[in-house]
Amino acid sequence: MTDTRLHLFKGTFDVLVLKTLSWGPAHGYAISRWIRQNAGEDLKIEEGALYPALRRLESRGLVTAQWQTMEESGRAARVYTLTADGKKALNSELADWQRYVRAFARVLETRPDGALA
Amino acid sequence: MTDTRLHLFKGTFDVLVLKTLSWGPAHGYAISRWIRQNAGEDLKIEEGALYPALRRLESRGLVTAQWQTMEESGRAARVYTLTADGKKALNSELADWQRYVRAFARVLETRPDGALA
DNA sequence: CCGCATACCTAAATGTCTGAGGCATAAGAC
DNA sequence: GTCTTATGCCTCAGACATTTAGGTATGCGG
Repeated sequence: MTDTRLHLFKGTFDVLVLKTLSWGPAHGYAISRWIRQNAGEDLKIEEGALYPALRRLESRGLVTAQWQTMEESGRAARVYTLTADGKKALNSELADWQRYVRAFARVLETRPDGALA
Repeated sequence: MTDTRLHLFKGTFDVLVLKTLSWGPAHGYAISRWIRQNAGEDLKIEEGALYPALRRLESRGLVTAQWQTMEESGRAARVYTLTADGKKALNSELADWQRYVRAFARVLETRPDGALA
């Protein structure tokens, strides 16, 4: 079984993390598990991308983090929560993503009338 | 009037160029003009990204380039043509892009049943 | 002869991701 | 009792596309 999962296009990952956190606070491992479950065979989610991304979002003030002891597992985990700014950023980045996809589709689908050169 | 055009997500540009060349040979300036016309207000296409991209595609054997004198303008221009490999690459990168967008949509739309963490 | 569109190009800085590693704890199998 | 698996965190070098900010030169209209 070869791994055919796609690499992330750079710059697209943060919105996925923000969206995940919009369902409620979560720690890193849970976030990656959730994205993995839904993106499944198609996206390659590396932890080497996740943790820096969380730091990035934290330093931008879009999420806050605090260490907690998980009730079920009794393990320590760093739980991230979306801030008000984070929600705004999520909305705007979501809109940007859709705009991007639509613009892309337009270029991919529009046929030129005559020659290009 | 502020420029609200979106930066390119890294790795997504080549397929746009390949697609443009699938309509027929073109030189760099014509390619950027074509993409700009269709992406319009939404994508920011910089020449600093275009020419390196063309070099990249050329070195991957996906396009070939030759200097020509344009009939209309009488100006010299480097005209790029899609190769057979380029067509294959276009198809596969197109499929990848669509797969990526769908996977993304899945993550963005799927609601979790319970708590994440 | 000035400005604008055409047409090409370069290079440093930027920033995200890949790939590969590491540490530690809990639960369950054997 | 110890081995494996899943959980949970992390770091860092290297790769690499893009941004930003320049540059050259020609043809044409006024």
